[in-house]
Amino acid sequence: MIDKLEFLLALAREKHFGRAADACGVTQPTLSAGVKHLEEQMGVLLVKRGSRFQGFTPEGERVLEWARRIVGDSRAMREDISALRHGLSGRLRIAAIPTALAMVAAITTPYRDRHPNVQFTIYSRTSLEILELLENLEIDAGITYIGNEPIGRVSIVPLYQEHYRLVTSADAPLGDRDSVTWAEVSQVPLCLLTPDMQNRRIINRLLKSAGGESRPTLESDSMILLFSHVRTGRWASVMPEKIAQTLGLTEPIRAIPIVEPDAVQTIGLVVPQREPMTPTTAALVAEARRISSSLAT
Amino acid sequence: MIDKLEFLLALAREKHFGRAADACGVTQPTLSAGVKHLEEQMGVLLVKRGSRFQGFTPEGERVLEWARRIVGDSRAMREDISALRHGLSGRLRIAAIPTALAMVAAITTPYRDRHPNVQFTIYSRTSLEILELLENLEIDAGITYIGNEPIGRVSIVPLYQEHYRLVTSADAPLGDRDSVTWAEVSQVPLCLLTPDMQNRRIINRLLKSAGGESRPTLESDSMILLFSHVRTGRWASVMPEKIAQTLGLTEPIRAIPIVEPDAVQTIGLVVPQREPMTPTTAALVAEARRISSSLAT
DNA sequence: TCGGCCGATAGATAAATGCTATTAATTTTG
DNA sequence: CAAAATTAATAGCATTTATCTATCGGCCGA
Repeated sequence: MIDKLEFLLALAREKHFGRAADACGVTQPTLSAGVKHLEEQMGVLLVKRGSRFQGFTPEGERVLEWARRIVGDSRAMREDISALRHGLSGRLRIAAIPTALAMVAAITTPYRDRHPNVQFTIYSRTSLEILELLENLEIDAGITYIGNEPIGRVSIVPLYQEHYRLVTSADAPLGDRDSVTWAEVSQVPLCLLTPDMQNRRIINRLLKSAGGESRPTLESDSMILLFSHVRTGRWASVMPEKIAQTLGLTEPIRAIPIVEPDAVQTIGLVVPQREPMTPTTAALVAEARRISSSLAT
Repeated sequence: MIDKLEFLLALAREKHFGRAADACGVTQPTLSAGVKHLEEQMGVLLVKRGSRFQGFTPEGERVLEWARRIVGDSRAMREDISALRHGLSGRLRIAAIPTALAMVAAITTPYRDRHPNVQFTIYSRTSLEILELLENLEIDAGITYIGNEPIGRVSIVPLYQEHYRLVTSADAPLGDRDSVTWAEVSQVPLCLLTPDMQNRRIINRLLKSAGGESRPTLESDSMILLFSHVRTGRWASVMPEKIAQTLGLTEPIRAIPIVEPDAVQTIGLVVPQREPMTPTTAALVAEARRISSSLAT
């Protein structure tokens, strides 16, 4: 029964019977039969059938929600029992927005000191992708913007505030200033994240409300790429304060506070709303709370 | 997998492999094998094995909690989907404390008007039994005292306040009064519920704190029995106001308010904490809220 | 219209589930 | 204290269920 529900989850992810079957480690006919069996049990069609996968029926969507919960709980149960016997172990899958990646080490490092048998997989994703991965039980936790876009059945721990800096060479335009305005920043050619990233959308909004426009000379979905350009001293970018600090800026590169407004975004840890949480996730939340309170001081 | 978890739940209820198997509609070896299979999956012993059932290991208790949730959700899913297609249907199992039994009709009647395809099973149970039945998924809702003894993972809707009356004949001692005190009541021979009922324990406490003692001439676990005695005019009892009203008192029987203190107990609907609830349970909660607000005016 | 992709179907096989009958270990009873 | 009864585990067998390989039929794009 639970296996069949996993089939359905895979199908929702992959939107393709063959790939979903692969993901479950079974053949396509097996997955087909599994879904059909579910449909017989429920007495309703769950999947819109054509010669292609055409999405779920309304009933299918509903079953999908229950499936997420039931499958999630059944995995949580296994982990819970395993933790009772062997202490915390297993793999913690986390996805973070690129601008928060540098902060991840601040959580994982003390976590591993406490629980050395837990392994990590960290993905760099957009904030929307993170919520989708959480929904589909593909990650255990996300680190993303909170308080802006509406989010689903999740628990949230605020981590830190994101303040913005113009990162540029001291001899470049504006490079000698102690602070700059968003209006001034909008006049400078920038390296920015691609527009599918929420960070970019936030910066766009700030530039626009300052009467400017975002015409980035260079876009990328990788903070490392942006940073490496900035370090040459020949490019400028807008980055969160924390990541600029963490990556380490050296002369003649400066990180200049941007004001009017001194925009703030809150970044937080997001985990599935489940009571009780899996032991590894609960420990992650505990770690996040520690960080949060230590940064608040 | 889910079936095996149901085996475990049955075992927790029956504390006996054979009876648990019966309850699941399988033979004892099948249930034994099922539990063993679970233990292999989890890599832990779940049940303390002797030649008798000796309870669960700590890990077993933990699995049991998860099992309650997973099995509950899987049933809720089925009902949810069925309700999408056929409207509300099925059977709603409710247990109520005896003193609240008369109130049940106030919920079931408007409920049936709205959802004629739902059938009811109503049990009369003690407040403790009700909580246990809820835990074990043997009922969908309880009507019991709230706010006194601690209760587990449940949602609560207050229904009404229980005020106490001395129910007695007009020509019996105290029968001519407009109100009596608990101290006075303690001097009268009474018909009361048996001491396993919380109502009786509450009354005992009230009598005791008024310096009296409860020496009931007659005890029963059935309100009907108490009521039929009182109606003869030869017996007295202490009953909640609501039930005395509902059952209908005729001359020369009177229901006299008991004061010092004017003790109050809150009765409420109690359902498993599950998000979303099963459709039939959600409708019951809605009905309870209507009652609650109509009585509050 | 043809080739390729996708999901359903058929048939064979492996795995699981569940039953009856029996055994082993206790506990109860006479 | 021995016989009977109770309880859960085990063995062996039958049935059902799950899964695989191979193949078919529909649909889309070239």
